[in-house]
Amino acid sequence: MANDSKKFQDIISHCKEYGFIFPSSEIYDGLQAVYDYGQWGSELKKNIKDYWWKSMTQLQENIVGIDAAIFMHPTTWKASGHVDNFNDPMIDNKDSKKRYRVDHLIEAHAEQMVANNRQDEADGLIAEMEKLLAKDDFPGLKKLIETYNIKCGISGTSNWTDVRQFNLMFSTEFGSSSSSEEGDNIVYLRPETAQGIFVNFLNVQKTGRMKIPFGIAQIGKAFRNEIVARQFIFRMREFEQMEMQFFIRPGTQKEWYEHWKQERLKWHLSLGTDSKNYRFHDHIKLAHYADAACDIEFDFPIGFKELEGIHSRTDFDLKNHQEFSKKKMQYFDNDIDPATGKAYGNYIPFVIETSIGLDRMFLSVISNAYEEQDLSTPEKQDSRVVLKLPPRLAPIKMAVLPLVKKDGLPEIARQIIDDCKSHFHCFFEEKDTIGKRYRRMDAIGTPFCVTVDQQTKEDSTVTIRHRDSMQQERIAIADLKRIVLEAISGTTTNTSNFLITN
RNA sequence: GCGGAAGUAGCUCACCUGGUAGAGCGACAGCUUCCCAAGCUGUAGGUAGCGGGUUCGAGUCCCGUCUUCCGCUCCA
Repeated sequence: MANDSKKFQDIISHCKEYGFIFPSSEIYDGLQAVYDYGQWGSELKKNIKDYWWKSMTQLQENIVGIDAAIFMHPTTWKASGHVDNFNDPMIDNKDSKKRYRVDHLIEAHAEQMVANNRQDEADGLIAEMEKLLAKDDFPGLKKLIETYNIKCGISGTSNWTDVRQFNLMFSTEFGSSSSSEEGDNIVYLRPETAQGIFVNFLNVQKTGRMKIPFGIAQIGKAFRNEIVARQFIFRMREFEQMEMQFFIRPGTQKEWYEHWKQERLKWHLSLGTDSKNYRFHDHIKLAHYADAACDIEFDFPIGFKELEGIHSRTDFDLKNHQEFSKKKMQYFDNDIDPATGKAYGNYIPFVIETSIGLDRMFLSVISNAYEEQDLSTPEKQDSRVVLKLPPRLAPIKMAVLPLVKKDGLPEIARQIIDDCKSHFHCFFEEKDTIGKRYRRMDAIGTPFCVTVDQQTKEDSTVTIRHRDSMQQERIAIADLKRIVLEAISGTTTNTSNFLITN
């Protein structure tokens, strides 16, 4: 499937044509890397969310959910490291078109000088650079690059653009009146939801009487200014994360990291997707907060890409919040340590994070479900586009179709819907030939089409058509609800009811 | 950010070397139809991305701008 760009384009078109995903503000030519979910897309997205939420909270004895605000105190992002790490000044070489982080460029030059026995000069350069970086003096940095005649490794020229700051965090003004102190009332739109969990760690632990190990789950929007963002909903400026931070005893991070790696993979597989579409990718170069990290990658039409991250975040976040807030972020553990015979006592918990992009999950689900089928026979050319969505995720579970729109058939169909609609999403359609209606339902992934015909009036049976096989069977109306409910609750696929006991 | 290509009805596209916009599918209304799209009739829908220029006249030529796609780059 790798790099099947035609298929990717087809999926994007299909998403738009059938009301799953529209470019944002399309009537104004759109807004780059921002998308809206339409009538069926929002249903599918919500079903994914519900499935995750249920798996991570209801089915886990020691995980609870929260819903933290998008706005957070600005110091949050200093403590988390995002202010420093998301603000790298960059510079482009106009000839090679190569972009460099300014600090990397200068450091590389300094290393070169050291190699040429000019240690003192190199030290001076670095010192000067750090002074300028601390002041955010971009013209000064450019001048420094020119003064030292630093050249691009590829073009060999020093034809540089201005130094520019790439703000990966969105900021906005807080409060209705502008402050006299510049920057005083700037708040960021959170670039990850995790910090909302960390700052509430003690609130939840105390009010929920949570004992370590325990987890806090959250679904919410996050915002990042991407430099290049042209990959449909794979990389968006406004996106939604489903994260869970699992708080554990220091020293146990390795086993819990392994545990959540396996648990999360199981969750993906529980939706019936072939395991060959998934693989783990271990991070060699670790982020500033992690002592182990991997991604679950999915084989998207654009190739294997990151779908979910599992990170062992150590005590980095809680420790920093403790330092910046001057509030204790510790847990008192009464359990007896078998090694010492004494209670574990006070400590800052370590954290294992599972973080999945909801929009990426949506893309993985829909690209896995999308299928163009050639149904031609020697007599007749025929084809269909079908979304083989897991029934539990499908926007509509059951369409009820009167074979003809007369003789009381529509009325019977309405009755069936009235009986079922409080249990799952139903859809009524009497227009066009039955075949067209089936195909329209295939295109949005409806797993069941129920057809009311003349026989229904005689014996209260209907035909039920299975989306994937297109096979039909005749069943009693009285059995309908149960059959559909069984299919969408997926008794055979629910493998994630794993209770954590230790 | 750079290079290339493209923007005409909801979708796919046509209009050749400038002369006041067209098809198929789709949608809607009706008819027909007892089970898998391309039966019948009718209706709606486009100031040709936007702005400017050349011209008697521009979708068609020129410039600008925006957007999208492909490649590179970047990021993770």
